[in-house]
Amino acid sequence: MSTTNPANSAEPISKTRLRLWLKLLKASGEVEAELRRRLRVEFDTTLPRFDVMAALDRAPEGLRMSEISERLRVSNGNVTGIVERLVEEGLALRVAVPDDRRATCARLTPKGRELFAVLARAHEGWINDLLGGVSGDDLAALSGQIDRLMRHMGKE
Amino acid sequence: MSTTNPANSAEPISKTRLRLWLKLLKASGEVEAELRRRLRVEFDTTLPRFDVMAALDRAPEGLRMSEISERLRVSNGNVTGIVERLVEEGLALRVAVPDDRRATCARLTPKGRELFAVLARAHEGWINDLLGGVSGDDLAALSGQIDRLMRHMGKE
DNA sequence: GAAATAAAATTGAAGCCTAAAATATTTAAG
DNA sequence: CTTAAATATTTTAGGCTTCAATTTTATTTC
Repeated sequence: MSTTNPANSAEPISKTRLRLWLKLLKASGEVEAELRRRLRVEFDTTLPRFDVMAALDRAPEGLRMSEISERLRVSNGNVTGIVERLVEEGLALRVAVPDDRRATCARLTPKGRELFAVLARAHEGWINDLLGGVSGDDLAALSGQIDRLMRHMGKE
Repeated sequence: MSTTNPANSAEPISKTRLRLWLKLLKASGEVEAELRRRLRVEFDTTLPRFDVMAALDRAPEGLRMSEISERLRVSNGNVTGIVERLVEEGLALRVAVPDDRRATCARLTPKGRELFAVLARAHEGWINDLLGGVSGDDLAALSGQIDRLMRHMGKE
């Protein structure tokens, strides 16, 4: 039965895939937009800043700029700017790397660490709200299907 | 059984929801990034331009700027710039609205319409590649779960 | 009809994002 | 040792995005 096309037997499966993709895109876009909005109005910050802080929070000794951009899958030049603004706000600082004068490490300040703890708690709560009605069974099923999708895409 | 938590019975369901969200975000981000990349290298264009062209293609008589921004759910000022660039490239043009001199309509030029036909065909093919391994059954299941998710979020 | 209000669109400021070029430093080849 | 290649990062140019302010035109109210 894996070749059936329940949505509409007259329609090519490529159209069904396209529609699924548009739906998936819309769903994740809605959640993301809501997160951005709440970060902005409740904490006057942004999702990219939050993401960088999350990465730094997991590495108490700090991360090189290129490690941040790898983990977040954004460009190097992008990270430069975001860290710059975090530093201006007193949430992060740059540390020289002893053995390699080309590199710089970014790490959270105590203030940054405190703020991130608050943000992370709020963030988890928001997600829980937004996905709130989804049961454990549905979560598992959805998760498994996304895994399969990613495997088919050759990503992990 | 809709209250079980198959991922890890010791973990609060909010963590499971958070992980699902991060996974969903990653999946849609990967697909989107790949689409952007292909639009850029194969057609020297961008996803926002594609999205605006798609909206205009469905409205042969053209759309007001604010109609575009509503349909695409982006800001008014954003649309101004994207349409501006489409006009510069000869893909769209601005038309005055007879009864309301505040408004302007944007519509595709014949060149824009031709290009969009090519882009749309390529786009559908890319999605079909990227989601290629997903069977019809899985598509339907995933689609239904996203519907439920959206309903719980109060969006449609 | 004049003044206030509302609506359509643009502009401006700020941030995010990328690819490509430039800088600085390190490592490898000879 | 000197030069060439590689690496880490920043800078630059251009586009996307939002919100808030502004401009222009319509509508409402008196």
